[in-house]
Amino acid sequence: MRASQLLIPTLREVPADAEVVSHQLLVRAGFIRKAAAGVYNLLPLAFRVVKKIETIVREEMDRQGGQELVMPIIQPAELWQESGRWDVYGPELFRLKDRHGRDFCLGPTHEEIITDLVRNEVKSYRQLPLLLYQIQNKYRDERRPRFGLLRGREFIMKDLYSFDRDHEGLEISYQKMFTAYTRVFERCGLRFRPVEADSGAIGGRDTHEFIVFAAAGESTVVFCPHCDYAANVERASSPPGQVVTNEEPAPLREVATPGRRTVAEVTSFLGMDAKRLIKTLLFETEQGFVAALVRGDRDINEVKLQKELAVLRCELADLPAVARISGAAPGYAGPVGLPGVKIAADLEVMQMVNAVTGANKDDTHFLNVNPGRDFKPDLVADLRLVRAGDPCPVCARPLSGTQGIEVGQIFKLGDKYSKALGATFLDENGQPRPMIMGCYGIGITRTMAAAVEQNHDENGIVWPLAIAPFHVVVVPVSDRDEKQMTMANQVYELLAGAGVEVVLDDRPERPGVKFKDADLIGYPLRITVGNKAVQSGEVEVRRRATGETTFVPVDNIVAYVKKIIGEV
RNA sequence: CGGGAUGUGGCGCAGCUUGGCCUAGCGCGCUUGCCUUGGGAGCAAGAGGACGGGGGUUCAAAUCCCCCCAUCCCGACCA
Repeated sequence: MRASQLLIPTLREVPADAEVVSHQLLVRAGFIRKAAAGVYNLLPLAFRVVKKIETIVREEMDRQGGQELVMPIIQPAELWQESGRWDVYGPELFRLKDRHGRDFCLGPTHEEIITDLVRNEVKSYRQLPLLLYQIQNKYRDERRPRFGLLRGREFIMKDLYSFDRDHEGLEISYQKMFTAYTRVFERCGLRFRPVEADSGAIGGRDTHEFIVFAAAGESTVVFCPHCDYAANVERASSPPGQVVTNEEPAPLREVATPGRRTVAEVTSFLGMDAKRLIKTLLFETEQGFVAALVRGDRDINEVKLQKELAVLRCELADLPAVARISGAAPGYAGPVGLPGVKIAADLEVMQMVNAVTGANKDDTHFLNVNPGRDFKPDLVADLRLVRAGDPCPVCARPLSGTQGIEVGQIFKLGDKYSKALGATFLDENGQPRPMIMGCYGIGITRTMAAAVEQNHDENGIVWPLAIAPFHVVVVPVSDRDEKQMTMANQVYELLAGAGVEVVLDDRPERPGVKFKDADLIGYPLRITVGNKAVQSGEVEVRRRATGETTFVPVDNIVAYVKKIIGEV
């Protein structure tokens, strides 16, 4: 390919509306252009990267026995109503009507469609297990699309669904996908880690996320440097620490805390540690208000709380509601004598002795509050958000924390959808049984962005070899120098003829421009043909990642390049 | 959804406070020519926008007012 004929619109300046590095660089380097918020054109370079990632994904899915198909993007509402998600999915579902007024949606995921397909076509245990997948656009009307390709409203995703006879079969399918995903991201050249995760809206039980490490990531994970444990903080369990006090419970009493509302204000006013305070947070659920209690220095994990309460909705109550329920200004709510609300306490809270809480009275707190004596929780559970430094739930050593980008997730769905949609098969005894399902997604475009997020420097993108749009760019220093152009052409033809993905930068630009663009675009190898090369017969090969340069005779260039890109 | 900000040629911006020297300016990019060629050169001549959209105020609006749209950021309450 000749650069003079390629659509690679590089920009010298950072686009004003791009915040994160991957977004900025992908726009600047001519890979993507925005069509609307969260909706992008993938230009030729980006499409090449996408195809490479897709190829890796296809190979690994197929290796595990996956069969590729294509399902509709436009999906009828009836299936979603049948699964119950038409109402549950919420505003993220792009909804539309046809000319007859019938409801449809743009598929954010395909459990309904595939379950419908399989229930109609698969009837016998002999046809199971089945692994079906597709790679196509997905649509989610995100409340806030941002970060370029990292959180778009239209994006490319691979989704695979497994159908098994039983949970043992599902376990095998799940492990296959775990292996496949690990191989996919390894082959993409990314630094990542599978972590235990929460199953969120899709439902189901066991699930892992594949997290690419990157500072801009929206996911916070903790992992143990000593054992294999790794989890999304939303999921990570947090065993209570050991009781450190042998204090005797003292009598409950009130203390005036005028104007002190926050944990910091109250504890500093009383001259004590936040660990002695019980923080009371009111949540509103479809089953009424709930007071959630954690130690003053902890945070509530709303995902855990929602799960433990077994509610669909769980939001922090607004301030007027807090005032109404506690009968005091916000900041003075406490579990003691709090009428009419359910109380959910974190495990750690139950170990506290002579704690401080709000007294449900303006400017007043209680001292010497003792859980069990002064109030009785309706629910005691692990409710707190894990932090780096907390003990590993497996080996008890301190956990490390990091940010990352979720590029894949695998779920065990069980019979959630097969039951809702009646996807059953006949077993050996002729008995109908629900298929046991799993679903497994990889964000293709997000993986591309994550790769940039993880692999760049101040000059531009540094593509991992496996997913680079091209392997090599050949840069003649002067397009007016006939000898250089001849030699550059020769090198280009040699490489192209040998199947190397190579671009000849034949644009009539000054060398600086071509070098800058080469760095920005992130070609793994740059071959420079200047006067030195013409005279010595050796061209300069420079590695984008390291800046390391080698002089290679033209006769050897194909072998040399092929060795680097690993195709020999 | 709430809050904030922005919207001026392909990109980045200035002009708006104190309407009229703006039938709009600068840098980059683009076109043509000359010149230059190892890290985004230089000179010259050009093309390209009626200022997000609509409505108002005014003798006069990119500048003031109203509505709408779009984009970006922050937040969604840790009491």
